[in-house]
Amino acid sequence: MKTADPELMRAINRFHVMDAIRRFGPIARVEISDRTELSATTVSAITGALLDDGLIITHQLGGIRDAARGRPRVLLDLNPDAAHVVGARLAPDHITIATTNFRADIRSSITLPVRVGRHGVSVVADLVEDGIRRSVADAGLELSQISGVCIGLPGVVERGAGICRASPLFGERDIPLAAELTRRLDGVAATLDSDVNLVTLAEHWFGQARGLDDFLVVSVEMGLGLGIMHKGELFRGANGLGPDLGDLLVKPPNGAGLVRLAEVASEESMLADARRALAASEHEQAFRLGRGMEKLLERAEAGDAAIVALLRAAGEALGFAIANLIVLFAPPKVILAGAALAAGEALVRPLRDTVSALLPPSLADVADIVVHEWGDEDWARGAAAMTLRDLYGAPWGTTGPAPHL
Amino acid sequence: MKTADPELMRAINRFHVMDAIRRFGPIARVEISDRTELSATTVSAITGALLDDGLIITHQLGGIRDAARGRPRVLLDLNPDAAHVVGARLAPDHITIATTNFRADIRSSITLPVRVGRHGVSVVADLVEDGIRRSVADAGLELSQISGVCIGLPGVVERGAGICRASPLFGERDIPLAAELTRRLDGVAATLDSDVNLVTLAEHWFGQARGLDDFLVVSVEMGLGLGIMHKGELFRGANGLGPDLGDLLVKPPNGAGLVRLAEVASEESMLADARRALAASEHEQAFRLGRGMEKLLERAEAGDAAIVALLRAAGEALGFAIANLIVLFAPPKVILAGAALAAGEALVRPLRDTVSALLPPSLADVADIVVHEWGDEDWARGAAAMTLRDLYGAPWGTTGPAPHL
DNA sequence: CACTTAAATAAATGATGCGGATTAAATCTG
DNA sequence: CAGATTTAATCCGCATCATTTATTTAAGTG
Repeated sequence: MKTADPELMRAINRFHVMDAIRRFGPIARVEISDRTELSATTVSAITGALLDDGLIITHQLGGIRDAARGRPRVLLDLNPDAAHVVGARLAPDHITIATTNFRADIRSSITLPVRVGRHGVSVVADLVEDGIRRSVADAGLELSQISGVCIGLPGVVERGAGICRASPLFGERDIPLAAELTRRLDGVAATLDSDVNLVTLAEHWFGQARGLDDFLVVSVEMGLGLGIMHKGELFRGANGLGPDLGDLLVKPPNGAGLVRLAEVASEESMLADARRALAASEHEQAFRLGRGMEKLLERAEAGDAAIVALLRAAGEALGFAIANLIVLFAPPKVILAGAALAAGEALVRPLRDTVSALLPPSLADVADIVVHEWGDEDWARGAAAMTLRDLYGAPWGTTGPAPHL
Repeated sequence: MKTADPELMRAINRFHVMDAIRRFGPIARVEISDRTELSATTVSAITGALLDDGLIITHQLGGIRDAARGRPRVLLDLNPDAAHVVGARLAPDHITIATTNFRADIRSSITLPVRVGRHGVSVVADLVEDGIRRSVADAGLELSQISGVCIGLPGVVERGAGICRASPLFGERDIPLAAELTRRLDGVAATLDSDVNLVTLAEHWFGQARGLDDFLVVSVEMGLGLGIMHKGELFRGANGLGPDLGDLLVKPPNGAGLVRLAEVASEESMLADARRALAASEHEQAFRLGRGMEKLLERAEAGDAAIVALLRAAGEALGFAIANLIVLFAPPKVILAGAALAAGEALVRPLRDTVSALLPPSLADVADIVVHEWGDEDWARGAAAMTLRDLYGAPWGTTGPAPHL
């Protein structure tokens, strides 16, 4: 915890006001005052400063003025053009980059179909750099107008240090990707985060967890990720590292031993198993990363027993892991996200069944398990949101820099 | 997050100063200034107020004045007599109650050999009330001089509400024990917490985790508990509920299915298994809760294969759970506590072996697993510490009341 | 034109922390 | 032994910030 001085006090209240404006759309000062429990004077002062700084704009007369007699409220909203940020997401078979404005509205986005794992780090950095420059240009902006860049990728990421400790995308470890990109982008601040953290923040801001301060996100992609929102803050492990759900150990349904969850329930392992199951058949070519999961679903719906069993095994393993996570965190909501969920009920139903079979009665009803499918842009938007969160100036997180406008 | 006002600012800095004094013993103002990064003036003002309030005392001239030329520092320390609190711990076969001063030094303690589970809640409340009154009297104090009481017990406890949601000690659920005791104790504020949270705080304050801001505590007692310290704060689940490690699901070594960890590795289950293994033998009587674990150890050392296997199974199940916890939290230290650890290496070695066998290489060395045996008094001291922590006035936790001196 | 609500503005208050100057209490030095 | 030096702690003045209370301006309704 930081030591308190007037500056911190101002930062905290400023953040509260910004957060209220972000969350409750166009909103009048009085309502900010009500919601934040700050005095009207303080809100007036802070909003005044924010208006001077150009971070917010007045949005005269929302329209519906029912039962209003006195002076009409003037609504405040984030100034979409106050800043622009770029979010990028590295997935196994593509890279998505989006440029957003200050409200996380996407202004331009671009998806590069690249098999990331096939290339070295420097090639990927090249691609990302070019993609960012392109996306920024597409949005009609200069790179110098970009306030920050956030890159999301699967694996274990130490955000504070900007280092990717380990990722299924790269053979290398401890890659200082943030520094590398900051250098390439003429000093525009680049940060790194685990992709699941991005989607967790995105759920909190735009998704199914709006207003929820405690929930879990389990992403089932090439790797398996876990995002933890606790008391409205993203929970990061001891060193700012996120947990890698793929390293969780589960009992495989066939009985013997223990395996890493990633070996049963990741997209990669499911497709590998599927290839094995259908070796030399006509479908082999289709089970590549990418649209492979849809192919799996097709076969499952067609009644292919091997595929159904495979998906059930994955679902049960995930269910086991999620049941244990519910025991540990008692979250009101668990959100499943990721391309692998495209496999649909064949995966999700065994998952749900396993969770409800395993949970003790006392926890049976605490967690609502929902599936949320995200488009590529949404992940990139999450990355942008992560940068915006810093820009809004949350004073308590370990997040560092203030906005440089 | 609360909105910031000068009062919060003062509370934060005051807490920092108090915490520095608590942690670094007799300490001079300059050193507080160094450690907290508060200005000397601020420290002076705050310590002045604390002196006026009688919360701290000057401890003139520590003794060793090496290489000192200028004005000697006057050392400050917590005023042991500034307040007194009572900590109590409910265990399956005894209740321990301790009265401590403001520095968590135990002034009197008492242990009642009671089979708690045999009695109803109201009987237990009677016993606790009487024990507290007795302990307070033994310490030469009046009940009115007690600033707070904290009761620790195994199970799922909702601290904020003062309700025990579920406990292996009681058949009932949702017991509003805190309110009940506050009533009985003439209004002295009683709080409730999970016993493992108490021992976690105690480790942080007095134990093996001094100075560590991230660690886990796994308590192996009648039930299984998990305490999580994250960034210097106790991590509580979504509703302020602590997790119940016993509900974690593990694969039993014999292979089939999944069982709750509590069914393999709790003291209760181990003793039950032992009884079964040695049914009708001369030792049956000894395997009762209480000193039963020592008896187990004896047999294990004597080479009793059934007992050794049983302890190994428990150790492996715990190891599995702990490996997964390390994956999730990456804590630098995991502390094992609890009476069941008296079983010694026969339990702990398989545990360690399992953890190192299961952890992925990247996490192999992050967590140091240590065993810490606690006396009854230490648990009660942890309960007292929990109350003191409130008294010191941590402004951010959901802890409520300020000290009423 | 009176009334109502929203918002800004102003002044007074009180709390805080900070920096620089000052006092306090020792040791060192000649 | 007296003054210089050093370090600790405090005092004084200053700036910041939020709060309260009033007052004013704005923009509507009836």
